[in-house]
Amino acid sequence: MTEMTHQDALAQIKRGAHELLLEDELKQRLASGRPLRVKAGFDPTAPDLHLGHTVLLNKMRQLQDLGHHALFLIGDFTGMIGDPTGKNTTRPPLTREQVLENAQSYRDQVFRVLDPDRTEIVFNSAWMDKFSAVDLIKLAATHTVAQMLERDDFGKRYRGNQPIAIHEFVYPLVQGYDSVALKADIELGGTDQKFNLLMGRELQKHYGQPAQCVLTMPLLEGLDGVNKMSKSLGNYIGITDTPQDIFGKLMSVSDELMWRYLELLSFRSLGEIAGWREEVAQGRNPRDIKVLLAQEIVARFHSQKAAEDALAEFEARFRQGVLPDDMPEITVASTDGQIGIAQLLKQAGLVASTSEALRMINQSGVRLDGEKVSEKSLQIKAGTIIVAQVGKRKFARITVQ
RNA sequence: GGAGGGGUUCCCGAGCGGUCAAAGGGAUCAGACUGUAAAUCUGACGGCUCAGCCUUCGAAGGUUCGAAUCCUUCCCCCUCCA
Repeated sequence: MTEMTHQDALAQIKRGAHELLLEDELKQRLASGRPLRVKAGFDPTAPDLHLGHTVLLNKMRQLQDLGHHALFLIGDFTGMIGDPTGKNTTRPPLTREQVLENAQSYRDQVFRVLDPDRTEIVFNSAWMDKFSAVDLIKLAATHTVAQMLERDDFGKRYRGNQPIAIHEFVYPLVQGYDSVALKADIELGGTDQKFNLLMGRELQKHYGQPAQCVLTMPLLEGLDGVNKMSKSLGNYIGITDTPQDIFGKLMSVSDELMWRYLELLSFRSLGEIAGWREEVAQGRNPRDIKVLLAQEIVARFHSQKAAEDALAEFEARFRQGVLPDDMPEITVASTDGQIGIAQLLKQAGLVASTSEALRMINQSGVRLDGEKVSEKSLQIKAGTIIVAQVGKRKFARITVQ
């Protein structure tokens, strides 16, 4: 490769990234011409990938396309230690079977983005299970509590009188050691991972290896536009979501967040996106841009046709108020030849409880065959087939038996 | 080991013997307005056979006509001292 192409590669790698440490070191490694070992770690518990994960995966894919080797690390050992980031310190350990099952689920999903031929899936239990107590203590001895407290969330919790369990300190150490075991050239992670990624550098030096480069990617905000996208917060778009869901969720994103999504998720050139920004400033409806984004993402995870269909259905449903074509078909059982409206909605899964059903009726959020329901004691006869709707988004075609 | 402060509904956080299913904020949901956007406004926000009833305030007992509020024991967290 010529010097010029290394420059191009570097520019591509840096696109959208939050921070690259140390750039000069990466240049040198790129100049060596050999495929770099690109590490990224994933939790073994959450195999449902969402668009937030794809920010990182897209970057990995990009590196693969530049000829590098991806090490997709599943932190099954670290996963068994527990959650390092706070809330659920008492997460039940996963069994070997569950871990393997999740790993399979990762494979199924991750290769929608990554190139299988340049990906190696590894588990950190492979080397950590062989670690003795002495090894672990030696590892722990490489750092001090003060150094640990430099990590932002540890520091915050410490100052805020929040508990920090000892084993949580082990987590970054093990994650860092993974880089030693894998001889990683570069590790990718979210900006929140910076501390752990740098730990990898420190430990590699300690174990006599060249220190890996660190590339942090911005965290993608979830649908609420505030918190990072995560399954537990319910503000995510899963890459296995239906085309309709992906499309609808993207359309519901705020205008401001839309630009962020374009920046981090779209493969369109930065110039093109800047052009759209200009057009919107001149009065173009941001909705149109959002449609383009939604179509691109649906097409990426499903197909071009799915993207077109999703748009068509979206327009029919929300512009013209047409009921969706495909909605869950549900059968509920009646008693004495009829069923109360609240029970009906509950059994159909449209509401969580009968209390909620009654609330929704009070708030005129319930429709049967398009007719608003205002009578809480309404009874539906057995044999009826009816389309029930709660709010704008929940539908079911219900057969009363 | 010693001293002190805490554990309240999804989250934060009031309450400190009855009027408490529990203030206020956030999140969420519904309605209005829209571009199913955001913002804003209105309302809801434990469950049920729903104008009533049942279960909640770390856990288990107890005092009382009555407890989230008082007592006992236990579990957990934080701070300071050692």
